[in-house]
Amino acid sequence: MSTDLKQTRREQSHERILDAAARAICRDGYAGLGVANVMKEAGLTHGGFYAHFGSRDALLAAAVEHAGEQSAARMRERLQARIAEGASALRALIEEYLSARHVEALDQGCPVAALGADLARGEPALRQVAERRVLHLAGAVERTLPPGSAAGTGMVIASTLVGAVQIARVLQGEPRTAVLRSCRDALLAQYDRPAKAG
Amino acid sequence: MSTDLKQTRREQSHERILDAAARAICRDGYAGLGVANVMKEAGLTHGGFYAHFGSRDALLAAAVEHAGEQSAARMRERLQARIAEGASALRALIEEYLSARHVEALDQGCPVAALGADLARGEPALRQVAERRVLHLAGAVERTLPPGSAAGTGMVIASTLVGAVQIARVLQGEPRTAVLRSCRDALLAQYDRPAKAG
DNA sequence: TGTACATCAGTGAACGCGCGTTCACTGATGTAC
DNA sequence: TGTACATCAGTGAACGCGCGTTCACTGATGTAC
Repeated sequence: MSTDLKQTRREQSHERILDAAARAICRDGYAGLGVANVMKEAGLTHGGFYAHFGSRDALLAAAVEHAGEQSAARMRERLQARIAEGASALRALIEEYLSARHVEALDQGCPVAALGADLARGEPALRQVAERRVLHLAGAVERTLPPGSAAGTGMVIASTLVGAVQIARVLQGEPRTAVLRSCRDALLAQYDRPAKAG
Repeated sequence: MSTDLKQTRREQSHERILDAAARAICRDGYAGLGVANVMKEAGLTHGGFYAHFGSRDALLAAAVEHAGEQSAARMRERLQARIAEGASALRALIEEYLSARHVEALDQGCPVAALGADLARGEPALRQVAERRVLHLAGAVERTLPPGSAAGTGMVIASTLVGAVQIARVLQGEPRTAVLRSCRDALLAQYDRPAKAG
């Protein structure tokens, strides 16, 4: 039952295309995603693309979705590792999202941070997917908060995380690490108090 | 002396092109800026473009710079108005940056929020301009902080502002205003304490 | 003030490249007997 | 197990459009006398 392990050749190709597109879109943005390049990265030739997706726009939407799911899955794994080492869920999330690894591995990171302002552009179908990813991110943050946190706190932290990663990516060297450190410290001090009195 | 008020026809055209490009780049992102469109918006035909800029890339860099300066100037004016009404500089900045007006007027807003992740992409010359705009934004925030604020606080607040505006632009209706409200309240509560004890 | 000429700014047609999309064809996979 | 055939997935050449860029030309601005 569950998900079929035995994929047809077609299904394998489809997944390779999606994987390549998700990486490309996070690395280069909407504009940097080319059908021919993605197909090449998936080990195929461009002609076969339209047997898998109706158009480049359809691929864009699917790629954002896929990138979001993959990034979320990777993040979950890493959080579990940190939590197993004793960190709170919130601390684990903040430290991992603002890690040098996340900032550097553009193509494997969170698509909300990687696409940023572009998420508010494009076809309605694309914007709808983008909206889902933003809500998903905020929801994931929300779930790490202690009960009784103010409504909207998930969004506030998500905003800081997304903005910080983008700004860090613009900067380099010490300024980059400084931004990440400052944001991490500020968020932890503010939201990760180990049982707030008051 | 000062800046010449009497501009040649050429200088007037140059400025119209820059204005149009700054609006276009904030509205549509790097990818959405087309030479022909910008020239048309400036009331010219596309052929004349290369008498003003060496290439589309050169225009991109100049447009980011110009958008940043214009946005900063507009922001300064509005802050002064709010401050005259009794708000602290920091409160004025936070409320203005997270205002519905700023979120809606994409093409007249802060290019750091409007371009987001794209600021970390492109030619070195373009990235250099982008870096300057990010540092400028953080510096502007920093200057509104009370003396003695922790180092890096300007960057933390800037990150939250940028991320919040981007996320708000992805959302619509109530969720959009909710994000803005939550971020505004959180930042004010944390950083605008009217003379912090302790 | 007026005329002749040089320079400057902008026009619009044309070029070339990249890229999304289409399509006739090929080679591989799987099914029938 | 082996052969014949149908279907499926992918190939690669070709098309067309958009867009950055070039360039010969035109009309406007400004200067000399």
